[in-house]
This record gives sequence, structure tokens and C-alpha cells, in this order.
Amino acid sequence: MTQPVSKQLTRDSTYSQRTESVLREMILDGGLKPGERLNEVTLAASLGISRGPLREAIQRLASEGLLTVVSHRGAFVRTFERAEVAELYELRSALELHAVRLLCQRASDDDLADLAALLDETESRISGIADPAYPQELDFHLRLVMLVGNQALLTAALEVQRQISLARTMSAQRPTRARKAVVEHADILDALRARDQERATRLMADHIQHSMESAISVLGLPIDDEEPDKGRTKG
Amino acid sequence: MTQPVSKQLTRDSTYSQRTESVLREMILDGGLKPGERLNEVTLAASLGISRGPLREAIQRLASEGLLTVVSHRGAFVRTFERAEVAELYELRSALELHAVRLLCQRASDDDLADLAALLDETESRISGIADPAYPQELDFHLRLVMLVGNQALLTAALEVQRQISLARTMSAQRPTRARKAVVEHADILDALRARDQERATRLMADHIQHSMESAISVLGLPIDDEEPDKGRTKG
DNA sequence: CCTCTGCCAACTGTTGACAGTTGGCAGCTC
DNA sequence: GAGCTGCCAACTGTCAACAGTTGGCAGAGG
Repeated sequence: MTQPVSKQLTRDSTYSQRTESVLREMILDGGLKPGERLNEVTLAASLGISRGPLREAIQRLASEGLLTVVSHRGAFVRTFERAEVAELYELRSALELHAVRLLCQRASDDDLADLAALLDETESRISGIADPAYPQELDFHLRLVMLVGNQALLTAALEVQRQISLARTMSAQRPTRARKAVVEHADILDALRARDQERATRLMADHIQHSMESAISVLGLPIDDEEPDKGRTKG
Repeated sequence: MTQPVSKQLTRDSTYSQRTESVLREMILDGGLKPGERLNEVTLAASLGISRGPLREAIQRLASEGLLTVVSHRGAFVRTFERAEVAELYELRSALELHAVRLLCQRASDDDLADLAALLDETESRISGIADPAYPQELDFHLRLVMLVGNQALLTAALEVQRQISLARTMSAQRPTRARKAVVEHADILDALRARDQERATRLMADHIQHSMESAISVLGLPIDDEEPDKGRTKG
């Protein structure tokens, strides 16, 4: 990769923006592993750009919670302890349970049909594959939040989703809960259709709980070795 | 201000970090007004630094939702339309209602005493002043979220709080709801003490609703004139 | 008087070089 | 051999200059 960060089809008109996307992908794909340090000189060279735009991209990814920046030491792919992962799932509950409640009131039939279609597609896709890292656009949870029509809520949910996704890359083996998840998704959709708020929120809460337990159970020891500091960049 | 961003007591060891804090304060204090453009050359000079660290600070504040960056045009203090403010309050509901629910289960008596003390202090402070922009550390809502002990949740709540705070600077006159708010806070605390989850969440939901109506009622027309583009920096 | 075209100043995006900090290693001391 | 001290290489933080883009203005044309 000596070419300036190409290969991207996006219309980001700026190196800094394209680099942000590329780095985010590298982090979530596991190309950059949690705890790993980003050497600015090396990385900039391999991306074919200078350190300026690279640093700007790093700043933004740090704000997003995917990187940890330590003054005078550099940027590291963020690591998560057990407790932090639990926190993320709790935050996710806050957002998605609220989304479910709102959808019980607001969702149009078309919205729910949309969700059902997505579920069918996912169902057929995973019939063969183990636990593919399917594109996030196809994710039931995000689609559900999208239907609320609240951009701020969606942005928050997306950020949490990404952090959880990163945390999951810390464990080598992936829990293959995909099929069970689909079933639970279907149940939730069912409750949504019935406009049964109590049941829908309960099912969603349980589902997220299961998802968390599955994720945490395969997580390495909470004792992180090679780590600089915790928390986000600033205090 | 030709001195390098001093006056800050924080231990931010870097121009970039200090600048982020200073800019955030300028934005929330109203020193930089919504829609206003940040001229990099001018601003950097007045802060006594070069454009590099300034741009990094800008990137982070954009990720935080306080600035809007438009390629090749610059950074603008973010503006909000009515609908966006409503979205923010809805997101705030998601976070704080969840916090209330958790506190009904988890909060220790000491925690609630802490909250009561805060409330007393606030009560005595506003007895004279109209609607002072009291420091956010004294804010009932943030303290409430803090007590949950979930850093991720707190970070999210803080970010929403800041955006709402910025949105409120768009209207010249401030709604002086302080006294009513304190009463409502006291009611919520009362419900928390009784561990009455249903009542506590209902009171909090109503309270946020009132707060939103108050904020939106004094907001200027949703037709923003002098504005570059909507949404955060990236798509 | 209005509209379109082309130029220009202002500003952002990017770069390469310079300065200060950090962590580790060699060598000295005990 | 263990521990301390001082130096050094690697790397981050910052700067100033260069390059490309944008929006507006002047002037021609209708």
C-alpha cells in the first residue's frame, strides 16, 4: 500500500476523512489488534500520506472510543476489561430498550415489514456460514434503532455497537450464537407487531443480556498486560 | 490572548488537549456563537499556537457534536433545528430513565444522601440568582448518572448534555425554570428513596419532557439561514 | 438592469522539518 | 550480581511553508 489511501469508494474528499474510515475498518476487522500501538511514521508511510491527516483521523477515532491516546507515548487500539464490556452492554440496553418502547408506539406497518425482510435475509445467509462478520448495515439492532428516526440516538447506538464489536475481537474464538439470536430477534419483532411494549422490552432486555454473557464468557482474563492507560483520551 | 493557551489549571500536557478544553468552554459559554465560523489562522494566532494542534482539537470537538466540519469550507459552531433538539432530549430520556431504573435497584443510601446534599446546595444557590449557568458538576442529572457507576453511560450522558447546552445558547432569553426544576428533582429523589421504580421513571420522563418544552418554546424559528450543512462531519 | 464568465484573494488541506519527551540500554558503583 | 546513572535512539508534539479549493467580485455580454 504505497498508494495514497485509495481503494475506498466513498466520496470522502479528504485524506483525513478517508484515513479515518480505513483505520476504523482495520481496527474492526482485526488488522490492528487491541493493545497494539500505531506508529505514526510507519503507518503514515504505509498509507501513503503524511502524519498530519493521520493524526487528525486518530483524534477522531479516539473520541469514538476505538483508540486510546497517551500523551508523548502514542495511540493504541483500545482494550476492554470485563467490567467495561458489561458497561457497554448496559448502555446498549438503555438505547435499544428505549428504541423498542418508541417503536411500539410509533412504528408503521411498513417499518415492521422492513425489519421482517431483514430478518429473513439474515436467516437465509447464516444457514451455511458459521458466524460471519456480516456488514453492520444488515444488523437487526441497528436497523431497529434506525426506524425510530432519531439521528442522535442512531449515532450513539452505532458508536456503542462499534466498541462492542472491537471488544469482541479480543477473544480468539467467537461464540456462535447467531442462530439463537435470530430466533430471539424474531420473537422481538413479533412483540413489536403486537404493540406489546412490556413483552417487547422484556425480550430485548433478555436478548441483550444473553448476548453479553456470551461475549463475556469467552473474553480473556480481565488482567490486561501490555496496556498503557485506561479510559478515553482526556479525563 | 497572545500567550499560549494558558489560564488553564488542568494538567493537559499538550497544546492540542488544552485547546480542546478552551474551545469547548468558549462554545458553551457563548463566546463562539452557533453558526459562527472558526477561522483557523486567526484563531490559532489568538491562542498563540499553530494550526496543527488547533485542527486536532477541532476534529475532536466535531466528533463530540459541538462543531460541524465542512470540507474545504471550515469548522462551524453547530446549530440545531427544533427537531434535532427534540431528538437530543429523547436520547437523554433513554439514558437517564435507564439510570433511574438502575438506581432504584442498586443505589446505596449514601448515594441518595449525596444526591440530596447536592439538591440542597443547588436550592440555596438559586434562591437569589435568576438562571445561572451553574457548573455542570453540580448538575442533578449528571450526578444521578454518575451514581450508576457506568463510565460509558456517563460519557454518553455528558455528551448529550453538552449538545443540549449548546442548543440552548441559540435562544437569547433563557427560560427560568430553575425553581420548578428543583422541585421536580426533589420528587424524583423521593421516588428513588422509596425504590419506587415506576414512579421514579414516570417523574423523570415528565421532568425531561417539561425541560424540553421549555427549551424548544424559546427557540428561534427552525428555518436556519446562515448555515453550511447539517449533521456531523462525516456521513 | 440582469446574468454569466473568468479571475483572484482568502482559507483549508497537506507536507516536511524541527523540538521536546520517553523508555531502554550501557556502563559504572557497590 | 543488583541497582543506579547518564546517554541515546525512536517517536510524538509543534511549526511554518506549500498546494489546492472555494466563494465572491469585476467586467463583459445580453
